Amino acid sequence: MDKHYNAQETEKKWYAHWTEKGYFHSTPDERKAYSIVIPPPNVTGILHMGHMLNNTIQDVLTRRARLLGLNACWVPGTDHASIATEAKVVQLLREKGIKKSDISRQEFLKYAFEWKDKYGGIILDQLKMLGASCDWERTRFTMEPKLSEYVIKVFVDLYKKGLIYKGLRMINWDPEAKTALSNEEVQYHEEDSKLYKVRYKIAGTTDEWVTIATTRPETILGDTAIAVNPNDERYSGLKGKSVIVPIVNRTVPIIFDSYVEMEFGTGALKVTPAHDMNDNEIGVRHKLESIDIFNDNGTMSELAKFYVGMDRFEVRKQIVKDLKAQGHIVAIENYKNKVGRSERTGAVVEPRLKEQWFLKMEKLSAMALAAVEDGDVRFYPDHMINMYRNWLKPENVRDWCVSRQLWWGQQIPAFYTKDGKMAVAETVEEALSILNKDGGKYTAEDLKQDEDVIDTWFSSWLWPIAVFDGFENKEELRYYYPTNVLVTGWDIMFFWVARMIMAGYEWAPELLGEGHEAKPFNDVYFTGMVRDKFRRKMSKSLGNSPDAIELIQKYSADGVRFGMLSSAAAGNDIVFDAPFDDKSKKIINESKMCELGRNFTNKMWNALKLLKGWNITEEKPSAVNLLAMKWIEQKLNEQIAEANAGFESYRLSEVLMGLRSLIWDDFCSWYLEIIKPVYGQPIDRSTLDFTIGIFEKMMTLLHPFMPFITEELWANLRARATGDDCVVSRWPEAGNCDAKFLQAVEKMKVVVQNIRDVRAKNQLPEKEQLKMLVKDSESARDFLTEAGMTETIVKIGFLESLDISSEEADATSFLAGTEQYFLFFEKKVNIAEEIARIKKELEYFQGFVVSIGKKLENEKFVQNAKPEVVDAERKKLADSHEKIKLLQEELEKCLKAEG
RNA sequence: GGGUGAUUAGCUCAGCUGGUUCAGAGCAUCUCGCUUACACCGAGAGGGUCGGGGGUUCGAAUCCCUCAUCACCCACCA
Repeated sequence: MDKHYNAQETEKKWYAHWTEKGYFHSTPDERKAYSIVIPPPNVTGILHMGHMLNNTIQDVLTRRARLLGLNACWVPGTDHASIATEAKVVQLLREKGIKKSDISRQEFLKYAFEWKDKYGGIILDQLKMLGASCDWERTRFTMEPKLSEYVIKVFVDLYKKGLIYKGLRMINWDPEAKTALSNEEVQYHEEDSKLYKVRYKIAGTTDEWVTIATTRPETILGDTAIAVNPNDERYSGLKGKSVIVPIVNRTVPIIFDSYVEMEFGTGALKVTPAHDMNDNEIGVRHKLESIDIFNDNGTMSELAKFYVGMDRFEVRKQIVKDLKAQGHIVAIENYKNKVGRSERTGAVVEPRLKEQWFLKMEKLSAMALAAVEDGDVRFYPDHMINMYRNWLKPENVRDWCVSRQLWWGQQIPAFYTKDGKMAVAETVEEALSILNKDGGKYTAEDLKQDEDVIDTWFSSWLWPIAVFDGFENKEELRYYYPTNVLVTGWDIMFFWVARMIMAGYEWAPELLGEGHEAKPFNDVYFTGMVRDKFRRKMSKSLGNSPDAIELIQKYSADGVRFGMLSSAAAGNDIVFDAPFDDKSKKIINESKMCELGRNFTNKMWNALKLLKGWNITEEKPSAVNLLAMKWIEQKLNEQIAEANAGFESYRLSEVLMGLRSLIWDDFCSWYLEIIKPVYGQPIDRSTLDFTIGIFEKMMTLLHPFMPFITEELWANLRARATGDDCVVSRWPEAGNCDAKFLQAVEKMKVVVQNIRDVRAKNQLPEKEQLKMLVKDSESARDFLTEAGMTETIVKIGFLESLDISSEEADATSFLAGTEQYFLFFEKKVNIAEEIARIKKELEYFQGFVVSIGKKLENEKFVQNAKPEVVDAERKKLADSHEKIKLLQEELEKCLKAEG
């Protein structure tokens, strides 16, 4: 066997094996289902740290479910991500010299699908490298024909229910992608800008002015009023007057609205109803005209009359010059304000009035809120409910703008006639039958379908139903739905989590009938964000995620999984520790997190190597081995119970660290050292077999976290029949453990550690055999009569002998519990140092005795505390007195020796 | 303005229902060791009055209040 574990080859080998065996494929059967649907990554995506964390967690849960004997089904897939993908395809076409505007919708979609077929699967292949045990036969895509069909079906259904409507509303416009965005797709960040104070002449005067403050002087062209607060005495004289808008020379009224804050700026506000959410509301209240001064691409429109065709940011510069020239600029101040940008393109979002399709959210969001409030759907960590509640409060819910002015997506199933009639229907035929209901004679040629597509999230919210083809296959849906858990980042709680809950409650009851759960999942596990060294969230837009594949190649998938999980408590952000180059994504320095995982695989590999190297004898196991076996089995049991409890509450990192400690510390450092035969000697068969059994169980326990190394070791532990693989092994049952026995072993460790410490301090070779005595006492006899105990200490402490002695010995001593031990060797140690050490220890125990004494003298403590706590304190006190006595004796001896 | 979370060893973080398996892990540091599983290692050591201040309690890192600092979310921002 190689000295180092070869992860690269091994991981490839086992993934192929698992796939070939079909272990990840699930079909409904008599077992209980355990299902998870993947949060579908964008087809444009490549694997980043967030995906790795999120999918590793899903894999851990899925693999454990499989080991528990459940019918585990993890459904993978990708999201068509309209804006992101369309932007990418447009860019690629541009590089080929093709403009989107020059080709037809069909041609564009052809290019887009070609692109998707070529690159859309990359991220899924990367998930395989990570070890994801998805049922790849079930891979879905949100824009595949079936899923698109469901989207249309649902759209029409909601329209018929009166929840979808078309309306002229203020929406967020992305001038780069030339599409509407939902509120959630706009991200606000503070940016440096300027606050311009501009004076407008009062109509009918020669030199009377009103000064307003604005950050967007270019929108002056669309002003249709000036507003002041009705309580503002400075402006009370302006009632009924008008002002003249500079540049355009339009006369607009001065209106009074309490929305205006007197303290801000000059207390006077220019009103541009077409280009500001709040101005629009004021405009509605005061019946103001709204003038759309922008084109779709962010240049000035004909209606602006001036600067037509110029870009809005150019206009901003130019208009300030012109205003200055005409004497309208009163002041320009530096100012920080929040600017909304498109999540996908980064373009500054322009609020505009546009005709769009909307979904009424009142009823849906109320259902979604109740589901979580009532504990029907549980959140981990549970405080996430606060964020959720805040979002879904009725006063915070706005209708969802579901139309997008793009081609990549499901086209809105609305059909228009030339004479202005409209029908919403799943097919042209259906549309015609609606339109011709009253004797009309429209034919397919008369109809024109709405140009817009439906928001991507409108397909993702059906995901948990759609991937099981729930709209037509009730059996699958009944078996797998609701899914057990959703694992996702909290950043898409509103985009996606809330909406899936809405969709679940809206359609699952219709599809499954009463008596079946409506919720799409029982639990939601929110992962934290993965942050870089500077605490920035790792994201596509920042481009600050290291190359995931490079990480896997460097540390192995198991190593990376370990690294991610070991520091990821539910909901907590994790800081990725390896610095890497922002541009190349190459890792500059080591990731300690992942290194720890890689080292762990190597440790286990070598443990196996040790077992493999032993010769076997048919002799009976020694007392030492019997004790060790009894102990490791109980430690294993203890850990199984803890792992089970940890999984129950999604404390995955704790489970993993517990297993690591069991394997590395208990199994390798203690157990194997105890049973290890002296060089050249064989091991007895029953101990070896037992050890292999324990190793096997540990591999099953660790398998969900580190699937590859565990499978490899599993295969090498003993000869296997086909199909006897770790991935489909059985999760072990937790047996009993004897607390008193475990404590005795802990004491044994303390004794051994003391022996080692004495050796280290006296520069004694580790294996030089020493004589040791223990002072006779009831507890010493009790401790050492445990079968095999004395022999074990002798063996791993490298002692010549260990005997109970009724007499004080003149030798180096230490305490373990209340027993005093004496080690015999030629002393080189400095007596003064020894005295200092003893004094320090004495001081500690004396202080300890005082504090416990106080506690026990306190009647309230004795009365109120649980009896076992009080007993424990008494025991502590007695032990401490005993220790003090022993230490004092030792001290005296030293002092005497010193002379 | 409303809300959430964090603050524990030099660093990154665990610590669930208050009480010796409660002051922990890993890394880093120091000392010793290339001992025939493993230097991707082993043995040992040092290091924290658990952000400050109050309170509840017999008992608080853990519960309550308050202050401070940091992060984030929502709303507002002319």
